[in-house]
Amino acid sequence: MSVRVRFGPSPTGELHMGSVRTALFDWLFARHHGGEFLVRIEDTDQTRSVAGAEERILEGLRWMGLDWDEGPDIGGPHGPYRQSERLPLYEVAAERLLASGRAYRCACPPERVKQVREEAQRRKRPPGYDARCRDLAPADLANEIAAQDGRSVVRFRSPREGATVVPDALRGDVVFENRLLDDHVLLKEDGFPTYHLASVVDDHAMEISHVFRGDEWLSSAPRHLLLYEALGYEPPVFIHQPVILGPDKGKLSKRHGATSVSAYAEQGYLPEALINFLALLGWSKDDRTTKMSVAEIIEAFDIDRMGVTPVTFDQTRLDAMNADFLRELGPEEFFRRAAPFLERALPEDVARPLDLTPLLPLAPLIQERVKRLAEFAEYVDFFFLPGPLDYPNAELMGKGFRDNPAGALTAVEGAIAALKAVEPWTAEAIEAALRGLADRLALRAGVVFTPLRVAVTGKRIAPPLFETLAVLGRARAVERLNVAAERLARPDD
RNA sequence: GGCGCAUUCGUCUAGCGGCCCAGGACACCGCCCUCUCAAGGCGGAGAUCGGGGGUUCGAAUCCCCCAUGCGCUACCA
Repeated sequence: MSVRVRFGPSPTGELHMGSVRTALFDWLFARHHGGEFLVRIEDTDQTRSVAGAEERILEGLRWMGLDWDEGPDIGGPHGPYRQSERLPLYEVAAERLLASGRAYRCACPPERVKQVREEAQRRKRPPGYDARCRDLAPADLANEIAAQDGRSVVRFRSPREGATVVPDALRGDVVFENRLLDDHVLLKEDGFPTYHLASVVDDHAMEISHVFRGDEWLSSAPRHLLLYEALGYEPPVFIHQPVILGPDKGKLSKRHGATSVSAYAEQGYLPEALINFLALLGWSKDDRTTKMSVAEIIEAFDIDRMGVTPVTFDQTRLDAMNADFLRELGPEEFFRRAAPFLERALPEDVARPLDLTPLLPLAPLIQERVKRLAEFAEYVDFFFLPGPLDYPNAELMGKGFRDNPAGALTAVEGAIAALKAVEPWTAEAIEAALRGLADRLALRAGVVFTPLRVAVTGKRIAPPLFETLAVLGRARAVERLNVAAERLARPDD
């Protein structure tokens, strides 16, 4: 059997972490087996569809590198790939079920259904539709529908006895008592199908072999199996994935920070890191591998190594992985990816476009220090900022010269003199000169370097000092040190 | 309330009857290195496998019960 899997997002907003994890597993499975991965937009709820959401979701998938073989934008042999454009298919299926007696029309207005449900709940009875229209005589039903101005829905005639077995690839057979199933809606009043009807009809029509979905669907899986049976279709293999939880074990939500793929992209996470991280949320290669390339994951991926336990989204682990992948990039590649973040982070008055080439020697040093590309700007902004740097004077003294501006001044002035004589202007020569200065002052290198670092970069935490100075250039370095000297010489603050 | 799923270090997991007084990774702690911050090296702490019964010569692994968490119980997906 050829492998065909589908990702079926509803266009209601951003591409969420939980959804993209499902899409990733779909994609990995398809790629591993040389099958097809398709995207189908499940826009059957007119009230929830959001303009532009489809494009944002596709954009998220593209950014992740999850390419699809068939979809709403590129078409394919089983199109269209938007459920709202496939309405006739669902109608035909509903008519067939109506004709075979496996479904019936229902004239009960939503308000009545709601009342019935609430009443049942109050009496601690199983909630759900009471099947009032299920066995109405045709003439009576026609009257009821007429009384509702012709409005009606189509409901599935659920069996009242027996049990339905849902074969889940992860948990084995899960058995559901049929009498607990109510007669759910197949076709809504507006003519749109519910998820249940639409997904069964489409998965069959699109020849889907495996369905990966969140395990919130497990409870309704018997409805789907029953529909396949009623329609005479062969059901696909179902894989109900465990949910992704927030750190507090609750549903992952905005409360826990970013939840959309785009938000992670904007912070400077690498798609390959996110893929590695997400793949390990509910799947493992073996007992020790945690770092894998996308190709390696595809190679190793399969259902038999998927887990069933709900997983917690651990941001710290993602950060560690992202830092890992960031370090592996070549310096030019790192710069290329980081550049857009710099453009965004630097103030307006910095001239664009930015020229990063002078910073290249610093690349490896910064690479090993950032977890996200967005942090890049904090390390190199000193190079671009025009005019005097903005920092509190106390920073210039650091711990070594605490409350001792005179001491810090000695270091800064000594550095100015030493740097003016450095030749050639290289990190090595600068290091020799500054270490010599520390020796002459009989102070630890760290004590002497802190004022210099702050003077030159404006902050206490920065890339290594000598390389920083080398990149900045002698003139700008001395200029900034002079500014610092003036500040330290001033008696006030 | 009913039904369903789940339950191994803080987190992700390995484990599918003896190799486990439970292994790895992230996080954490300490030391080393060190111009700040990182990175790196070395070391450490951390789960009596949710609890209780069984089955077995032997159980984290099989069975039962309980507890807890989550999901479903929509003309939402």
